[in-house]
Amino acid sequence: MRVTTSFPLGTIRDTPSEAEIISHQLLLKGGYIRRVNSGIYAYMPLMLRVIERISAIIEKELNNIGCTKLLLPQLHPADLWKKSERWEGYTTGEAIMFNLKDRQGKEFGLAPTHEEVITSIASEIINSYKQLPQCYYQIQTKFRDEIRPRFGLMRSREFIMKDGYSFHSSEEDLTSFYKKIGNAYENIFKSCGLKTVGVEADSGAIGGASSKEFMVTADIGEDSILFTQSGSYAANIEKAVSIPSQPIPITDNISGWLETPQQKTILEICKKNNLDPSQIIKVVVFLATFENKSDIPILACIRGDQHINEVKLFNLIDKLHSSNLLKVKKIEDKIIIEKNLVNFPLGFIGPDLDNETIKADSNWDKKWTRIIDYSASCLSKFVSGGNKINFHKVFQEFSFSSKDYLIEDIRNAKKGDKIKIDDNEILKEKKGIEIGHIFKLGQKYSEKLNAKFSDKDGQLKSLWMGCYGIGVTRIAQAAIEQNHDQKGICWPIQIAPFKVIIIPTNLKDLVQRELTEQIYNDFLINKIDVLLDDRDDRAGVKFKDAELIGIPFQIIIGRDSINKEVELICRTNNTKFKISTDKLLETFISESKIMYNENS
RNA sequence: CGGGGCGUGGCGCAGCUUGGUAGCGCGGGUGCUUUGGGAGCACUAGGUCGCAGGUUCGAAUCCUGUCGCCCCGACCA
Repeated sequence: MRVTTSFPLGTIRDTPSEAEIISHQLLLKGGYIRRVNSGIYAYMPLMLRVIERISAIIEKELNNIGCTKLLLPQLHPADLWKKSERWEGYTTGEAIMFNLKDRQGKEFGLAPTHEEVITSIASEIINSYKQLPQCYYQIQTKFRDEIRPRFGLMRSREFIMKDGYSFHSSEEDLTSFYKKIGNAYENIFKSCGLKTVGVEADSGAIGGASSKEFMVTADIGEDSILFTQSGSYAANIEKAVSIPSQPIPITDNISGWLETPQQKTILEICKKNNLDPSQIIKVVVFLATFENKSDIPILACIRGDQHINEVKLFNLIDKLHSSNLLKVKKIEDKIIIEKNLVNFPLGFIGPDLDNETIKADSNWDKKWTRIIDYSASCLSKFVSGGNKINFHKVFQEFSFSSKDYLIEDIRNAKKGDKIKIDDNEILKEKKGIEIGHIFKLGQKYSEKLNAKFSDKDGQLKSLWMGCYGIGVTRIAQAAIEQNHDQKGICWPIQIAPFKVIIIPTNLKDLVQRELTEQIYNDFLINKIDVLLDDRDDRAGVKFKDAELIGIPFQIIIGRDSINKEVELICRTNNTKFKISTDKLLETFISESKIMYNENS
C-alpha cells in the first residue's frame, strides 16, 4: 500500500483532550480510530487491518478445534429474550441493551450477546446426539448501552467481539470442550503477543455454573485480580474467596451503650472510641428489586475491616428466590427511606434492627432479610449500631445461630488474605483488562428456549451449552497498553497492520526513488504486508509517523542508496542493520521470524 | 443518576472576571528555499463562538433554559 494513493495515515500531532490513557491516546493520534459519539468509534484503515489480524488468529485456533463460523443477526426480537427471561433485566434492570420498536410497535433489542438467537437456531437444527458436539462462533459488532463508556475501545457502546456457543449431549462433554477452548484461548492470546492471566470469575448476567476470564494485567484495568505468587490460585475479586485476617479481640472493660454523635463511618467510631475496625460489625442496607415480586429489604452485616462484595450478595439473593432478581441497590436515598421506613437510624444500624421499622403501607417485604458474612458471624462480642441515632452498642454473647440470620460469604477477598487451598501463600492484587471470558452455561438457555435433542437412550434431553467471548477491539487496545514507548505503539508483529514500512528519505533523488520502487515491489511479490510512505515530506515527519503507528520494521532508504545500501530498523528494540539491498529480504524474513518466536 | 469540568475553524487552546463585532499554535492550500528526526519565508482559505430565549444601542463575554462531550463516583459481560 502506498500512503499517498491508497492508504492515507491520518495521524494527528496533538493529543486529543478526550483521551486519558496512553493506549487510547495512541489510537487517536495514530489515526487508528475516530470518535463519532460517546463510546462509538470509526475503525480507520490501520485499525481495520489490526482487527483483521486478530480475527484471523482467532479463526485459525477455533477452526483447529472444530468450531464453525457463522453470522447471526444483531436485531433481536424481544420475544426471544422474554423466553429466556432476560428482556426485563437487560432493558430495565441493568438496562444494558439498546432497544427499540419497529413501525408496528414490535419490540427489538440490539444484540449485546447471542445466547437466545443461537439456542433457538440450535434447537431447530440439532435433533440427535449424533450431531453433537457442535460449536458455532461469529466475529461481529456488539451493542451495549454502558453506563459510562470510557477509555476508547476498552469500554465502548459498540465493539467487536468474537462470541461462540457450543452444544453438548452431556455435562462431561461440555467440561472437556470447555477445557479445550480454554487452551485455544491461551494460544490465541499468545499468538496476539499478549501476556494474559486466566482467573476464576463470576458469570454475571450471562449466568451458568462456572466461568473463567482471561485478563491482560495493566494498571488501568477496570477489574481487580487476586492471585498467589505460585499461581495456585487466581480469581477476579468479584469471585475470589479467602480467609479473612484474625480479628483483634475486644477489651473487657467496654460494654453497654456508646454515645457516638455524628460518628457514621467505621473509621470515625474507631478513632473516637479507641476501637479496631475488626471489632465492629458494619451493617449495610440494600433493597433487592425483582421482576414480579415485592421488593425485599436486606441487612448485610460484615466485620468492619472488610468490604461487602455486591456481586456475591446479588448471587446469593438470586439463589434464595425463584423470581427474576433485577438489581440489588444500597438504600441511601432519603425519599425512599421516608416512604418505606420508620424510625430508621441510618448510620447507626445494628444486625438486630426491628422488623417494625418497615412501614406497614410499604410495598416491601415486611421482614428484613439478614445476611451475615462469615467474618462477622464468628464474633460474639462486638460493637455495632444501637438502632438509635447517635448510639452504638457493645453486643455481648451475641449469637447469629437463629434462623433469622443467614450466614454466608458476601465478603470481598483482599490482598494479604490467606486462602484455603494453600496455607503458605497470601493473596496479591493486580488490575486487569478482561479480554476473554468462557462460561459453562449448562442447560439454562436450552431449558428456557426448549432446545432438546434425542439422546442414545431415545429420551429427549436439553442441550448442554457453553459460551465463549473474546473482545477483539479490546485486545487491540490492550496490546497497545502492553506494548508502547515514548514514541508510540510497538505492535507485536502478529497483529501489526503492516509488517514493514518503507521510508525513502528524499524522493527527489532519482537513485533513491528507483531503489524504493524496486524494494517495494520485491516485498509485494513476496507477499509481505508492506506500507510505502511515498509522501513528499521531510524524513523526520515520516520517521515520527512510522514510530507512532508502530509498524514492527522500518526500511530507511537514504544516502547510501548509491551503494545499494539501506537500513532495516526494528521498532521495538531499535536494532539497526545497515545492509545491501540484495540481502534485505532475507534479513527481514529471518529477523521477523525471530520476532514471531519471541512473541509466541 | 450524583459531583466536577468543558463546548470558540480539522486538532490543541487563548479571549469571558471588567460586553464594543474573534485571535494564537499546529494542520490545509499556493510559491520559493530546504531535504536523515515533526523545516524557513511569503501569501492564502477556513469560525452564525453547541443550541434557544432574555438583558443591552451592542453578547463569545452577563442571565435563564436546553443539548452534547469529558473526568470522578455510583454502577457495569
